[in-house]
Amino acid sequence: MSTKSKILDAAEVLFADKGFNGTSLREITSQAEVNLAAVNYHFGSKKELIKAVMSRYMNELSPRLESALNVLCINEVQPTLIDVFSAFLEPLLHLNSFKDNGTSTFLQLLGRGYTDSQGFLRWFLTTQYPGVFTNFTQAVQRAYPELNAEEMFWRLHFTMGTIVFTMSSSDALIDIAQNDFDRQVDIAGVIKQVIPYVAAGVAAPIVR
Amino acid sequence: MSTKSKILDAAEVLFADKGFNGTSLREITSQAEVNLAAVNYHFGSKKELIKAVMSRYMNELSPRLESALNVLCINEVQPTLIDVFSAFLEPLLHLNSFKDNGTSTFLQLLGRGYTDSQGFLRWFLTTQYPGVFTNFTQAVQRAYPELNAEEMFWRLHFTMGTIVFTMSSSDALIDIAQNDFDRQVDIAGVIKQVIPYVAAGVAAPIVR
DNA sequence: CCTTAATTCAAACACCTGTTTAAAATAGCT
DNA sequence: AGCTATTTTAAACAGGTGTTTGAATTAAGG
Repeated sequence: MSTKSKILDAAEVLFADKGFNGTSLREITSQAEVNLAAVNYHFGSKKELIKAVMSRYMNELSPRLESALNVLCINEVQPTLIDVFSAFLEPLLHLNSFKDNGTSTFLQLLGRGYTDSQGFLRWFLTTQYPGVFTNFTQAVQRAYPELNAEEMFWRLHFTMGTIVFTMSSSDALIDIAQNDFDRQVDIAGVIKQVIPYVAAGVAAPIVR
Repeated sequence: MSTKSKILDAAEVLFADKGFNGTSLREITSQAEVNLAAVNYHFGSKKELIKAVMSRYMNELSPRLESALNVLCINEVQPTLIDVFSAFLEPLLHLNSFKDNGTSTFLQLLGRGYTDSQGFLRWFLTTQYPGVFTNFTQAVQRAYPELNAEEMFWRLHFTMGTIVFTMSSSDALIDIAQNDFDRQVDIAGVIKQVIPYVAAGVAAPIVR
């Protein structure tokens, strides 16, 4: 296994767990069992390492996501919001076969990226993977045409918040749920719970 | 104005803006125009300072919030979810008269606290201010009795995520919205938009 | 006014941060 | 084999971190 991969593997779980600011290069390199200088040699800087970690997931996710949303728009002239959000399920869960706990890790990273480092990751994602966003808003537009651009803007950000935030603390929440309700829960179960919630939220009656 | 207050005032806006990990004591003390050692003299440690910043807001918010939810449960035998979430509006907006941009700052701090520092703030809030949580779940229970404990658990955390996450990046989002839609938006406007969203989310049909 | 307590201050503490360097080791290629 | 380019390594770098210290200053009370 290459040094580059070892670093990425160690970095992604530490970043997901403790945030980008909260994780030092020394933690990463000792976890990965490589030399400290290897990060700067292979990636140039910590910031570039963060981008590389996110890119590895986005490159796996974004084509599947775009195509799932495309299929939806072709097959259904007016998909329901449940359809739209359900289209995320397969691509997201596929990350689990790409990597152990991949779905959970990726969503945690996404959550970190939105709050850590003053939103530079939001900039990175929207500029590097604009297709995902336009496809998504198009699908929602089709499902709920009465929503104007501004209302959609807010509701999509509320949705983003729900997903990302829940998932960024999903490990802790799953622990609590398993103790309190004595029931096996996994990330797929949580996603299936959240779909009706966000679908109903986006579909809420318009207040003007 | 006391040194203690000057520190708290400077700390809260820096914490809200850059996170707890992302803000150094030297930034705080130079912004507050006090000596570096004053933080450890007056608060003991950085961690205690964080608690003090949060406590100042929680002590202002929590009695108003508890009473608003109590009033709701007394007056209405079965409040709507809109009623329940609307009960948050006045107490939250009151923070604006307690402090400039108080509402926004507090919600940003809440968002930081949930993701920074591995959830120690969640522990702090749930153990120090349990009344808010029990009152809230009681009100939701009344409004939507069909929801069982586990479903409620998840939907309340989704709601928490929506609110906290949106608000923690509300400044950036408000900026975008003002540019894109050429419309004046403030924190109260965002809260009014988010209420129907979360109410509909919690009220979503149950999937079993 | 003098003494005692509370506060402020500059300086240093020990440690951690991301990054760079130059030598050593390894790999690939003819 | 020998030469070259790539990679790994230990060490140092310059600067930032939270915290502590002990002397200087200010405030309070008799």
